[in-house]
Amino acid sequence: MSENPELVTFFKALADANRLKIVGLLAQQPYSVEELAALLDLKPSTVSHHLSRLAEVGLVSARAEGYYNVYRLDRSALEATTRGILSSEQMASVVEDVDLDAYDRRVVEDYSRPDGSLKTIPAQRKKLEAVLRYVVKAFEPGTRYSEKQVNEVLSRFHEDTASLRRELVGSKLMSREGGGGDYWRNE
Amino acid sequence: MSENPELVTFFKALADANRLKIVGLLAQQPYSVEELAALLDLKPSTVSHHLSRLAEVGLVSARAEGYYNVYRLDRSALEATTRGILSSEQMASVVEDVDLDAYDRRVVEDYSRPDGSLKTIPAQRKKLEAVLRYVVKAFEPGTRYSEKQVNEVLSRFHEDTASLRRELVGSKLMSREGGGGDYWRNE
DNA sequence: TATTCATTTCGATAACAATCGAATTAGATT
DNA sequence: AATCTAATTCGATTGTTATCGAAATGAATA
Repeated sequence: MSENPELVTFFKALADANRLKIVGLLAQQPYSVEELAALLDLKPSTVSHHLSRLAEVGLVSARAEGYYNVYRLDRSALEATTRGILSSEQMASVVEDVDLDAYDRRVVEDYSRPDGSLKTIPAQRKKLEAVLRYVVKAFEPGTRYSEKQVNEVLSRFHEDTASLRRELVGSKLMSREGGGGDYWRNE
Repeated sequence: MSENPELVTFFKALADANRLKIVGLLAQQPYSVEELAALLDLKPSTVSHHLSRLAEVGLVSARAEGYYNVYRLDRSALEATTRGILSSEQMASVVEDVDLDAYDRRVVEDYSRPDGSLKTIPAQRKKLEAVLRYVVKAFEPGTRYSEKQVNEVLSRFHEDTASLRRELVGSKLMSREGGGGDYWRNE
């Protein structure tokens, strides 16, 4: 429970002055639709609409009583959801359908020519790092490359292979052994 | 702090799927506007708008960093407000400008003729009680009335003074002493 | 100082939501 | 069963808000 879309609905339910007032009134005592309409100076149909939105997320519930439909606040639902907001699971579920590579792809797209080579090497850190994360994929994990082989791969992206190589190592995406030894891709 | 209108603004700030995603993303790490725009597939101007609404309620704050404006989540603001929602002060402040007599007035209005007399005595409890709360105001607190005097006052409202008298006593708005003694208004 | 780049602001548009009145439904009371 | 009464649903209207593109701003680098 407490799914992603439900969370938005929950906040939307409380994101209206009149609905907040209804919650506040029901916190004191149960009320019928007619009474709430009088207290808030709204038409019953409008109040009914508000109540159904609150009921949708379980904040209120109705009980037939004589002619009236008496609504009451469900405190436990309010507590449960407000407590859950801070939880890391909630946060994670909200973000779960966000594509975390979208930024890198956009940057690479901006800096790439149709043939896959780079127009320029980005000057700004954030964009340089995005490009580097893309470039490093050209190396097999677990394989060791000589400096000559590294340059050969990097030349597909940009003629300034020395800069690319230095930045890849500096950003910890690749490592080199000792002074003039082999290179490998990290992770 | 945590005033009534601010509470609505707070909920409105979180009552949008993309703004919730922004909060979720910033819960993991700070991001620039440009990055968020790429991740959410929105234009920077739109993201900027969302961030300003979140900043308005103190949920996020910005820090200039190189070319970028890096936003971060203010966890304490989130915690403080979500904790406060359940408090009775919050609830009370939301309702403070609601006129709690509005329902009674509307019912009395419905049942009254221009001269102040009642068209009928309401059959339904809730409305009868509203009318009784209105009628009882015709009696002075702290004064004792004979049954004859009570009937005289009540006859201004309705010819069935016996019913009105009985209901007033039954609803504890008035009391009578012993068997056939005097009446007085309670509270 | 001029330029570059991200961000913000502004104006317009389109999607959404609150509100109402009218018509319908559901449920008690007679 | 027939009649009341409150609640709900429906359609229309109005006000609000998310989104975008274009223009302005402002900070950082060259």
